[in-house]
Amino acid sequence: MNYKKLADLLFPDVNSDISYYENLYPERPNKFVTRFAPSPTGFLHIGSLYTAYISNIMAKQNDGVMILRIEDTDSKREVIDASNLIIKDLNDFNININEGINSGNYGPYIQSKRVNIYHTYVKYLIEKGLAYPCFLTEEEISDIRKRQEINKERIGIYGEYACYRDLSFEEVKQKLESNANYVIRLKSPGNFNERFTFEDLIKGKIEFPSNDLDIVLLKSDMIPTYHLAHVIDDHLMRVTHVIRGEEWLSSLPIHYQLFRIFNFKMPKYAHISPLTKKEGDTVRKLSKRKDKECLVSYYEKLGIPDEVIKIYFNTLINADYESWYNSKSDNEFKFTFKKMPVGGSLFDSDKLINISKTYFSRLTAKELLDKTLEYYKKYDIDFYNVLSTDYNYSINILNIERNIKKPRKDISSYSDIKSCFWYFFDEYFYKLNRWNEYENVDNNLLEKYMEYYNYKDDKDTWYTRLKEFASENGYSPSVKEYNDSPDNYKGHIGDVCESIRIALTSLKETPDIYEIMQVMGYDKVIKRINKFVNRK
RNA sequence: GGCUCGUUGGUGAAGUGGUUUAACACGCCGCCCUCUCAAGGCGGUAUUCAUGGGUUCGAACCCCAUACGAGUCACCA
Repeated sequence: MNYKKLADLLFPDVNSDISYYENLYPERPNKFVTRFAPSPTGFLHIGSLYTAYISNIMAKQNDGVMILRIEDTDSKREVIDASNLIIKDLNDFNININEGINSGNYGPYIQSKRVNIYHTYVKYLIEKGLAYPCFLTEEEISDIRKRQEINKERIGIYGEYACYRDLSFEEVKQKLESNANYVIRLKSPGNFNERFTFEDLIKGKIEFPSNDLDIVLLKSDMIPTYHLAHVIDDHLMRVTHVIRGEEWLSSLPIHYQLFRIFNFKMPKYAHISPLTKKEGDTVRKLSKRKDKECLVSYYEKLGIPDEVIKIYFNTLINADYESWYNSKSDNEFKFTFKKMPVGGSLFDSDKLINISKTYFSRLTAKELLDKTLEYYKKYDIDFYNVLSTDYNYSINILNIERNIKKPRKDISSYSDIKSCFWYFFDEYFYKLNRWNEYENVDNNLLEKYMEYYNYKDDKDTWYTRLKEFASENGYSPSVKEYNDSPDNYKGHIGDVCESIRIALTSLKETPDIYEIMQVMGYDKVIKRINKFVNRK
């Protein structure tokens, strides 16, 4: 068989040879080159983002290069403009790309623009007798599959099933002239009974049987499959570290074989275990279809900052990150592949919320307000208007129990700001308040309190005087005392506070009532109590 | 069914042969502080690392088997 003649028959337009590309894309000085290679099929999945984020961390940490490559070889699934959406999501998440689409000397970075490269390499393989056109139809393949299932054989095109391996030049020519559909398959030199070991950066040593499947290299539209594109692109882009999802691990024997056949240097691989979710008793990968929390935009709408998701990711990536984070150490945290989880990582929203609370509690009021305004401008313009009317008032609200050693941790998202502080604003307070839910508040007591209240008292004075006020009106100044002899009192200091709290906020649970009054100011306090006392 | 990986509490996990009567964090429970809530403090939450065998003076850690779970087996990536 004259493979050269066959190669020319199949690829008459390919004139350059592989050494042209080898020289075009020389080896790099960088020791760490990685890439994120999504296919443009819609919004970014949180799992993809997770992988991209890890690649980015490792690239930054090693002074490396991060490439963005768009894998648009599946024309059936492609979504228009999806690559722009991906870039937007990556930007929002602060993942910086050093090379891709608009920059870099190792492009093009869009696979659909690289077909001439793939064809050159496939032509080379055909010349070497390591690839061949295969005329199996879809029906024939599915018949083979059925037969293999019945006979309990391995599934796939190999051995006797690879029936077009050794067609003569004339037979191929004849098929071509009759316009038969075909794909280009690898003529796999592997033997399933031979094994090889491979070292994954995360999972360690793994043993595999060699690949003997004649996998498809070029589909019938002569567009490459992932396997071919991965090997050629990552070689020519001189990628040193392939960081990708674990779902690729099982096709590693194919990639390993392809690298050997082409005589390319193997990159290092890190296979990231998937983010999973528990549903009832079963654990499964987060799925785009079923899980709303799988979309990056879900968290944005909820008001969970990207920063928080990153911190949560960090704790999943290397479990010791959390104690570093909590210790507020100044040293930079060093991520390693070795410490990444080998099994799946369960995505725990309780934990996410907790991290979010800690994150929010560490912000200054100004930082918080600025970010909060940004959020409401987009998702609730009414509240945005209210919140931005008096900037200082809003700052003071957010400052309640914030500038202390152990700040409050009751906010886990921007949306909590509204549900925690709406009552500070008359626009909401007089519309939404729940005064009439509380029947047995002592009106008489509140009326007297309006006279008694002194805005200028500091906190200690205020509390001391409040105790006196309680005593004068038949309330115990101490809860303990009240509990010892409840019959002697109308209630205790707590009840007094509660009455004030209800009048001012219409809620039973709020932050410190003294601070609330300080922020509201004398007029607002008196006006609210007054309105409360005179409610119908 | 084949191939690969995994299995430590309610959850995420640390730990790779003796300092482990299993770290840390989340959750949960109790107590304390306290005007409520949040936070904080203190304590309780695995007599034991899927199960069974083996190696060893000694095993969560090494080996084998079993069970269960996950991933994968396309002209998708």
